[in-house]
Amino acid sequence: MISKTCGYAIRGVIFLALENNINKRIGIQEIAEELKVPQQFMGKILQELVRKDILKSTKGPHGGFYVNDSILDLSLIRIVEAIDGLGVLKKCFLGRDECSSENPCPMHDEFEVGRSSIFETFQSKNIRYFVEHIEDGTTFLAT
Amino acid sequence: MISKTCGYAIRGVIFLALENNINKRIGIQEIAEELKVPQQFMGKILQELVRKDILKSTKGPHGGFYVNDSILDLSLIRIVEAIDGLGVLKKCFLGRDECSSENPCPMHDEFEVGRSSIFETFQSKNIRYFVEHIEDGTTFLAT
DNA sequence: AGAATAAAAGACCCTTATATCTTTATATTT
DNA sequence: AAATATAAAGATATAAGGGTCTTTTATTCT
Repeated sequence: MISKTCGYAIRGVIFLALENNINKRIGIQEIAEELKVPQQFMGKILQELVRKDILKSTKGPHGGFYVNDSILDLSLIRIVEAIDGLGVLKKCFLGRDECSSENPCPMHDEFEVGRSSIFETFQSKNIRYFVEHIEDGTTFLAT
Repeated sequence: MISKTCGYAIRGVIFLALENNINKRIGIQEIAEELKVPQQFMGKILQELVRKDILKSTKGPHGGFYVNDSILDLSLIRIVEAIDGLGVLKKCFLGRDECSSENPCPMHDEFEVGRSSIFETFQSKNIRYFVEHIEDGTTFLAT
């Protein structure tokens, strides 16, 4: 389904949204330690999100990554789009190049239910939704 | 989700089941041409399925791969298990090592619907089901 | 201005997935 | 027995994903 890279990206964005404070920048070291992910690799991923205008960053002392309130309204699908591209959610399970409802593989229709449920979740759920669940203590970002 | 290799494996098994005839062996060249997949690579994959007792093969002139009628009752999940392992269907979308309903990531419950729908399809659908749909002309293995 | 700090950028490396090539073993046909 | 056809097996090649290291650039602090 989505790449590990993209999973890290989503976790990074949610983490920054949790700490959201326009005056606070969070260094890559802290982010990586909290999320238990490789620091340099996470840096690369967050840099890409900055280029895609999903995050902000500043260099120098007290620099780091940050977001503004609008991040809470961001749909998860935007992050998937930025990192993996939307194709990742549409690929044929059997590896056929052309696979669609007009020219379906044997599994196409069967898997359409699950696939579209997953797509719908990426599309309809925003960062706010996940932030609230983490603040509850019912779900977890790290480990 | 499942690997391209596993998709090829499923297509190979369905193809052989379509041509199922205890006296007929089908060479890897024909299989690869019909399915439009790389011949040598498909050979490797089918060899693995022979080792896992899902297919049969014989060498020599008029040799090739074949199946017997029991293949029709085989659940797709057995092929996924043989090639990718079942873990592939259970991996955390966000890349957490430990992710379960007791220790869920923010997306865990949301995606459970789609994930279990897909798992259920792999589990409940057998080769016969797909063979019948292809014989209908409603679904396609090649391209 | 100079030193310190932190992200940005680029080069590089390791692993896995995907794919090909070559050789060997086995079965069939003549 | 020899020739032939075919899968099996092993070595190798290529590409992508995941990850690290080093240098550069921008910012802040003294």
